[in-house]
Amino acid sequence: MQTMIPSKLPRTFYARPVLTVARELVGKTLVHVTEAGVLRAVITETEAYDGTCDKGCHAYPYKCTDRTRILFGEAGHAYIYLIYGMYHCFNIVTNEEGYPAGVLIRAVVPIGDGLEQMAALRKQPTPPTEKQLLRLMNGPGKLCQGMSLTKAENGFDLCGDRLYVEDTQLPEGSQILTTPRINIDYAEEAKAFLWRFVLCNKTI
DNA sequence: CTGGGGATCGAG
DNA sequence: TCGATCCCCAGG
Repeated sequence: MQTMIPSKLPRTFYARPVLTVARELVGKTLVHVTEAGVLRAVITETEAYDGTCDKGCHAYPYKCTDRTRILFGEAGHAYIYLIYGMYHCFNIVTNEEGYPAGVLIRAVVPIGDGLEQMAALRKQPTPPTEKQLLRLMNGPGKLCQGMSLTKAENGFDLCGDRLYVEDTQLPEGSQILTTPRINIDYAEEAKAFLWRFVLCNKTI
């Protein structure tokens, strides 16, 4: 059997409805090529945000500001913003231009040669144990620390060579759990939307 | 549980 | 211009 090399997700993947993209991103592999090495991690948790109908979204209702402008742009670009003065959140723009929506990547599990660097970025001991690996980037702020994502990467094209997602397969026997989103108490009726997707299997 | 920390954006 | 609010995390 031939060795499969995962391909980079094309723009057509991102240029679809945000719920479809959010669900299908679970199990794919986020890659950040940095000066110090290639950082790689499997996406285990996502949330959809839709500025046309969702009070949880920065761009609701079609609200275009300096910050949210990127959400109105071409699909497949990174939307990264600072939160609580100290952490960043990483999103991927979806849908067609002019339609403000994106997927928040909430959690990943690190893999590959960049493990030590990702642990160091998180100021965790190296090498990490199996259990520490699962906790290393299990939140949006921690994910940005470990994957070295800051406002410097805001607007990056995920169809470029620096930051992209590989089309990897879900692990055998895994399922995707659908739940309400986290920490959006202000979002009124949108709080109940089942727009969070979590990878579930025996080990995660 | 709480404090830290700074950008953001709408109100005034 | 000001200040309430924010898709969070580490430490106690």
